[in-house]
Amino acid sequence: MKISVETLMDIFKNKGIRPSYTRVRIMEYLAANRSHPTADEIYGSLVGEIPTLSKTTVYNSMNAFVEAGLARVITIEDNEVRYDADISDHGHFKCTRCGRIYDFPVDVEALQPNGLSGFKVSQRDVYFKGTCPGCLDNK
Amino acid sequence: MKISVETLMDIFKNKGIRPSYTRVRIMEYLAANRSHPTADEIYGSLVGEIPTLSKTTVYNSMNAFVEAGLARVITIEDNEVRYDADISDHGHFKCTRCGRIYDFPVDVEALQPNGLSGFKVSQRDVYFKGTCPGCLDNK
DNA sequence: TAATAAAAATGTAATAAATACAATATAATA
DNA sequence: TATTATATTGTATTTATTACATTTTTATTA
Repeated sequence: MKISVETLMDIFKNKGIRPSYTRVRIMEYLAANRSHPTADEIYGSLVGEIPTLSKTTVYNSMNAFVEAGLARVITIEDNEVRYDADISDHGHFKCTRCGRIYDFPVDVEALQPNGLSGFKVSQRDVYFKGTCPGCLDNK
Repeated sequence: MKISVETLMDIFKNKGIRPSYTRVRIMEYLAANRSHPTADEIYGSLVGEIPTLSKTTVYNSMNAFVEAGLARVITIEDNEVRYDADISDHGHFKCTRCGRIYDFPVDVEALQPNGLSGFKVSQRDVYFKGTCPGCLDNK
């Protein structure tokens, strides 16, 4: 999904986020690349085009996006935080062989555990792990 | 659930894990304290009774347990890895107010996403976040 | 358009979790 | 008991993330 810069500026303004050049570029990248990148990967992918980019800015921007509900954090792996611009209801599968993370549709809302009556649930994450079809083929 | 040392020794042997004193104590602690502790918390709770304990040993032991299927890793929060001796099918809820992690029953196996045909799924985690009843009361 | 104020970006330093690794200690085996 | 294999320890290292002061950019006002 390619998102236009104009739309992005409007989205940012609606959320009270200043649409600075850097932020627009980071969000653009995240919306176009659905590989669930880490902050380090975002930095590495953009620093070629934005030579003054700093890693702290990537962290700052991502925190702002997450807080505004424009992106979500994926903590499927214990040593790396990943980001996803797709905030719709879906699960994440990580292939432990190739490391790729796949989205999959899952009705998380349908999970209404009776053990949580009286709890206010505001975020739901479903993480699966295993081996993806490609890695199952070429062992 | 209090587990006897004898049972623990047998479980370890069956899994090919040497039942060293330290490992037994760590596993005992994890089985008795269902607070989903971090490696640091395990260390802090046991170093008083086992003065020679090192944090590296906690990490080593926990890795061995997880690999043997005796414990599971909880990555519900992005800055801390927690451990759970309860490997039965259940979800985890983290209260963002008090930080406590609650278990809740959820039929994770029932989640059979059709988007994952051809994938070999070996691990399923369901993480919810929000506010627990206690924190909802005293705001 | 120029001046000003507010917020963002930058870079360095600090923090903290986890791992690597060599030396020592413990457990299992002969 | 002696030997071998494995576990533990402690220090050093790595790496992700945050803190913070400075500089730059953006938005606002004159």
